[in-house]
Amino acid sequence: MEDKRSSIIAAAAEVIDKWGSQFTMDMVAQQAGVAKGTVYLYFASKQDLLLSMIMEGLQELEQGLKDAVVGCKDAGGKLAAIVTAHYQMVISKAPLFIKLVSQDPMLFREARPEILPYLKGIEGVYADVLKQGVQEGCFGGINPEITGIILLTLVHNAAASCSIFRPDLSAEAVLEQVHTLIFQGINAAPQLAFKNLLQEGKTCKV
Amino acid sequence: MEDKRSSIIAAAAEVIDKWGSQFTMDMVAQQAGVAKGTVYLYFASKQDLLLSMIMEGLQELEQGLKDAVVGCKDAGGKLAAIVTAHYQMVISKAPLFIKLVSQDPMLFREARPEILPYLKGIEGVYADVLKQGVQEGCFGGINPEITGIILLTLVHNAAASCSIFRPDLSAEAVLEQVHTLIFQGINAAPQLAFKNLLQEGKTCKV
Amino acid sequence: MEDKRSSIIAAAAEVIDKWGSQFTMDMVAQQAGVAKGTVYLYFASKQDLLLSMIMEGLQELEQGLKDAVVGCKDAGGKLAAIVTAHYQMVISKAPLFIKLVSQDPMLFREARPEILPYLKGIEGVYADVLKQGVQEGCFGGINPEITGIILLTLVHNAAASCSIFRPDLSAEAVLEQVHTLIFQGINAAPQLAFKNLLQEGKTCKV
Amino acid sequence: MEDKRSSIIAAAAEVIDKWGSQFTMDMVAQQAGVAKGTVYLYFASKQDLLLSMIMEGLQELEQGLKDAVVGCKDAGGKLAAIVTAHYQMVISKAPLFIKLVSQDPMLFREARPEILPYLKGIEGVYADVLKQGVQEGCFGGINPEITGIILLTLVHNAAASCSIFRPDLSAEAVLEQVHTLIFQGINAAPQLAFKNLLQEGKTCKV
DNA sequence: AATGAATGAGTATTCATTCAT
DNA sequence: AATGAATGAATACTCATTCAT
Repeated sequence: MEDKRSSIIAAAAEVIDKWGSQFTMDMVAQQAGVAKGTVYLYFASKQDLLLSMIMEGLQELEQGLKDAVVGCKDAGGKLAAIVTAHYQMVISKAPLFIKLVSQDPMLFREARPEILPYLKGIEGVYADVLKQGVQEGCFGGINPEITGIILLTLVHNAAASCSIFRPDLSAEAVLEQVHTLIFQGINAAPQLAFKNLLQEGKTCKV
Repeated sequence: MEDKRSSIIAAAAEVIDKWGSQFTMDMVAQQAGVAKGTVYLYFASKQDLLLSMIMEGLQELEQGLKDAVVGCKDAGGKLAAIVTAHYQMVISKAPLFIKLVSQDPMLFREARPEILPYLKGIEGVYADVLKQGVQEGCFGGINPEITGIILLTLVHNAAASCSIFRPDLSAEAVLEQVHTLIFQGINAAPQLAFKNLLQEGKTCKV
Repeated sequence: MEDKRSSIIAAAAEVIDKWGSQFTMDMVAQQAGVAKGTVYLYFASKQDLLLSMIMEGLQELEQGLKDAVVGCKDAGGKLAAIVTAHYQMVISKAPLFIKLVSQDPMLFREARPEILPYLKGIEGVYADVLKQGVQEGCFGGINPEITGIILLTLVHNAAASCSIFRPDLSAEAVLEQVHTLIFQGINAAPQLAFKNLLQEGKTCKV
Repeated sequence: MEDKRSSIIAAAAEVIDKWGSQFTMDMVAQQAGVAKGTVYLYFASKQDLLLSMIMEGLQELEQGLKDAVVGCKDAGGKLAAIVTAHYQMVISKAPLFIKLVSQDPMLFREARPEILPYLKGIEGVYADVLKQGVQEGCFGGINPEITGIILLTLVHNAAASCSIFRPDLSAEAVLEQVHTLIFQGINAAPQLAFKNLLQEGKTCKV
C-alpha cells in the first residue's frame, strides 16, 4: 500500500529530526513499526529514501508557496506571502529542510540530476513573482532569476540558522527583519522618506 | 612542528572538499603523506580535527572581514567591503565554509559552546558596521544585531549555494545582486529614482 | 536461536583456551563459524561476552557443587564431595575458570557488582557445609564464612595453578594432598594417632 | 646506570598497580620521568619488562621468606613464619603479585622457561620446611613437594583474592583462618582435644 | 645515552544490505 | 508482502616499537 510507504517516510522524518544525519535504517524501521526488510521493499536504499524525502519535501514546499500567493494580486503582496510562508515552513520543519539543503553535500552532488527539477520549481515560484514585479514596475534593479535564488537561499537559511543557532531570537523578529531587508534594503530611512512622500500624494519636483 | 599540524589541516581541507563529510582519517593521513597515527598526535579525534578546522576557518574569516574595512570611512562603504570580502572568501573556500554552517548539525549542537565565540565574533563585525550606519543615519529600519546575522547568513549561503548548485551562474553576477538586495531591497526602482533625484542636487519638496 | 548463542560461547571458550586474554572477536566469530556481526547480535560487546561466560560458568559450577552433595549426609562427606567435584570441574575447564578468578583484574573491579552474586552463591555452598559441620561438632576452630572462601580459593587455584604450571604432577596426587590438608592440616601424624586410637575402640583417659 | 633501570621498574609497578594489565609503555615512561625510547634502552620489549618485574618480584619474595625463618628452630615455627610473611608480602604488593601468578596466562606459557627457576625457588622454601617437619615427625601424611605447592598457592591466592574481592574481611582474620586450616585442618575440634590431652601431661593408654 | 616524533599493524564496533523463510 | 537473522566491508582509534637527531 501507499500507506506504508508514507508511514515510513513519516517515521524517517521523525528519526532524522531526532538524530540528524546519524540516523540508521534500523531506527527508521523501528519508528515505522515494520521490519528492516520491509523498508527495502519501498526504498531501494538509504540514499533512495533520503532522496524521496527530499523530493517530497521540496514538492510540498513548492505547493505551499503556490498556495500562499493565491488571492494576492500585486507582486509585492505575493512576495511577502511567499517569504512568510517559506519562512514558517522551514521553521516548522527545520530538521528536514536543513537536510534538504545542507545534507551531506555528496548526496547532492551525486543526486543533483534528480533533485534539480524540484529546486528549479521552487526557484521558479520566486522568479515568477519577481518578474511580475519588474514588469509591473514595482521591483527594479534586479535580475529576477538570480535574485530569486538569493531570496530562496536567504529565507531558507535565515530560518534554519536562526532556529538552530540562535534559539534566543524570536522567529517573528527575525522574519520581520527579513522582510525589511528584502523590501527596503539597508537604506530604509531615505526610502521610507520617499515612500511617505509618495503616500502623501505630494509630487516630487524635478 | 606546527608545520605538520598545518599540513594535516590543509590535507583535511582537500579531502573534505573532495569527499564531504564522508571523509575518513585514513584519507586525511594519506593526503598529508603521514601515517594514521601521526594525525592523532596533533588532533585528539576526528571531531577535534573538524572543530579545529572550523575554528581556524572562522578566525581567518573574521580577520579577513576586519581587514576588508580598513580604509573605509562610511558605514555603507564598510558594509560593501565586508560583503564582498565575505563572499569571495566563501567562494574560494566553499567546501570548508559549507562545513562551517551545514556540517552535520549534531556536531554543531554538541560543539556549539566551543564554536559560539567565533560565530559571535563574525556576527559582531557585521553588527558593528550596521550600528555605525544606523547612528550615522544612512541605515535605518533595521535591528543591527538581527540583520547582522541575516546578512551573514545571506552572504554566506548565497555564495555557498550558488557555487555548489548553480555553477552556471557567474559569481560576479550573484555578488552584484546580493549588493543590490542588501542596499536597496527589492524596490530598487523608486529608490533609484530618489537617488538620482538626490544626486542631481535637486531638492525634494514636501 | 539459543543454539547460536551457546555455540558462540563455546567458540569463545575454545579461543580463550588457546589465546588467553589476547583473544579477539574475530577469532570468536571465526571459531563459531559466523560473521563478526553475528556475535554482536548475541553479545553487546566483548566485555559482555566475557561477563556472560563468567556468569554462566559460575552458575554451572554452583550447580555442579550442589549436585555433588546430593546423597551425602554428614558434613565431612559433603565437604569431600564438594572439594572433589570443584577440583575436577576446574581441571576440565581450566582456561575458563582461570578467567573467572585471574582474568584481567580491571574487569572484575568494574564488573564485580554483576558477578558478586554468583561468587556469593558458590561461597555459600562451601559455607553451608562448614556451618553444618561446626554444628554437628565434626568441624571446629573455624569461621565458616572465611574458611569457606579460603577453601574455595584453595581448591580453585590449586587445580588451576597445577594444571598450568605443573603439568608434571598428576591431578589425582594433588587432589589427594588437598583433601589431606583440608581435613587434617599439616599435623596429620598426631591426629592420625588419635584417630587410630579411637578406631581401635580404646578409651582415652583424661 | 642501574639506577634508571630500577626506577623504571618502580614506575612500572606503580602504573600496573593503578591500571592493571591495561598499562602502556607510555604510562611507564611518563611515570619514570624518562622518554619512551629510554625504556627500550633497558628493556627489550614490554614483555621483557614484565618478565623482569616478575623475576625480581619472585626473587624478593623468596628472600623475604628465607629471612622470615631465620631464628626459628622447629618446622612448625618456620612454616608459621613463612605463611605469615608470604601473606603479608602479597597483601602489601597485591597488584604486582597478582600479575606474578595470574597475569595473562599467555605470558606464563611462553615465558615459563625463564620464570620457572624462580617459582621453583619459592616452592623449595616451602618444601624444605615441610620436609624438615616430616623428618622431625611433627608433620605427617603429606607429600612435602606437592603440599608445598598447594600451600604456596593457598597463601598467595587467599591473600590476593581477599584483598581484591572481599575488602570487607580483615586481613588478620583471614590470615588466622589460613593458619588454622594449615595446621589443624577442618577437624580442629578432636585434634584440639588430643592436644589438650597431651598438654595436660596425661597419658594416652593404648 | 637519551629523546620523542613517527609509524602502521591491529581491533572493537557499526550498519546498510541481503535472502531464506 | 513481510520478516529479521546474518553478513562483512568499513572506520575510528590505540599502542608497541623504531630511528633520526
